[in-house]
Amino acid sequence: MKTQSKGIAATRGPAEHSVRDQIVKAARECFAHYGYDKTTVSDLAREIGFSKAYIYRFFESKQAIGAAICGECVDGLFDQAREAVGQGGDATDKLRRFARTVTTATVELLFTDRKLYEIAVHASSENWEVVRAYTERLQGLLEEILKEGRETGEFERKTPLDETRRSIFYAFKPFFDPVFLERSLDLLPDAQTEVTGLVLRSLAP
Amino acid sequence: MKTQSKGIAATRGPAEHSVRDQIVKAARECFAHYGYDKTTVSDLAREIGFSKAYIYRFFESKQAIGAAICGECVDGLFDQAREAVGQGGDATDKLRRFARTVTTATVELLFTDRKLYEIAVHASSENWEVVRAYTERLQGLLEEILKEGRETGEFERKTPLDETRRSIFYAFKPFFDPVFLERSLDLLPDAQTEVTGLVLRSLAP
DNA sequence: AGTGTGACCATTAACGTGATTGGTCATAAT
DNA sequence: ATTATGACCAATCACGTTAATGGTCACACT
Repeated sequence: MKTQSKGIAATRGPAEHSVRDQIVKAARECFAHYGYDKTTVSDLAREIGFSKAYIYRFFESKQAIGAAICGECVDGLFDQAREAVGQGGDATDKLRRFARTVTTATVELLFTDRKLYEIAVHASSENWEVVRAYTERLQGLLEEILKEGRETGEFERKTPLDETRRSIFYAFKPFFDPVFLERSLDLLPDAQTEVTGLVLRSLAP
Repeated sequence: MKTQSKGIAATRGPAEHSVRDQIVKAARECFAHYGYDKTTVSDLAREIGFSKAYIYRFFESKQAIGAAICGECVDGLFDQAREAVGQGGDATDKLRRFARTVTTATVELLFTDRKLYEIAVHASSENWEVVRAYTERLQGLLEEILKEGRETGEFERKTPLDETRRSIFYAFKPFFDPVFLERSLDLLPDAQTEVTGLVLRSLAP
């Protein structure tokens, strides 16, 4: 099952339009090949055979196009996380899978699609909406795991759920956030495992 | 009590020498005023009235001078941390003080001496020896707190001490590491407090 | 209405070049 | 031996200039 993160991105003009799809497709290819910065809007226009001005009928800005592509990436990451969690057993297992999958999927993106990863870094360091939405969805998934663990008695119930969710997410930041992750690579996978252990200990009833 | 972090930094020539002190003093002032990058070695030479070549009798490189200054900064941070911990009551209190002090002291450096903070960022992102030593000393302090907590029965004793120390340090990274901290500013101080809470929960016996 | 563009503008990036920079060394005075 | 330097080099930086870029708009065609 694929996530369709309704892009509240800065688009304009008709939402369903073959030209919009062409733009996105061209952007996906060009960004992945040449990188976000080195790809110009004129490049995209040439690629799809329309004028640059026409592209701006569909996207408010180049960043909006970047956000669309970045959205696809984080959708992929989120889907992997959700799937891994779905295959987990108890809440403890799910939490382990959650943490491990988000990190490994992000690292894999870094190594297989460096150029796309750069967009994610861009987006994260400039706080693009698409990243905010991604982290919110991740936290939603985390909260589900926590709720389940609380119901089954695996996790403690005293700490407010919100606080637990946030603090765990903060603790995982060095392994989830693309900007931080690049700097944490040399610590992987041990550091991630050990922090997961710490988090699970903190959840003990 | 001040820390004298024996600089294994890339110095050369006599360790005790008035000229070395003059260089460091000039560097401290110039770096703080104009920044590390904009300060040239010739500037320092002019400042102390000697030739540039002479400076290289005492320091292997400009970076070594930067490391010396950076070392002073992190010594200051460490001293604050140690002092705060010393004033703490039980291990729980000490851990809270430890986390809070390191962060607030680093943030204060960021705001009061932006230019010096830049050196710290430089040093951290390029993994200078001086930063490695700093984090090791911080972890040493943390380990002492953990040991005390384990002895008094405040903290659990099952998890290997090394792992506990490391995982806690990882969790605090976004609030300790100057590179990360800049990106975590908008989360302060709540995130820090909540992560500390998580860490303490993980330490519950 | 919807589709499509060339001409245009302010801002930014790329470029070449000449000056600086970090760093060394042979040498000199003490 | 210690103190001290000017001359020197390769690599990098600052710089003005030029070209390209993101973005808009009036307009044309269907």
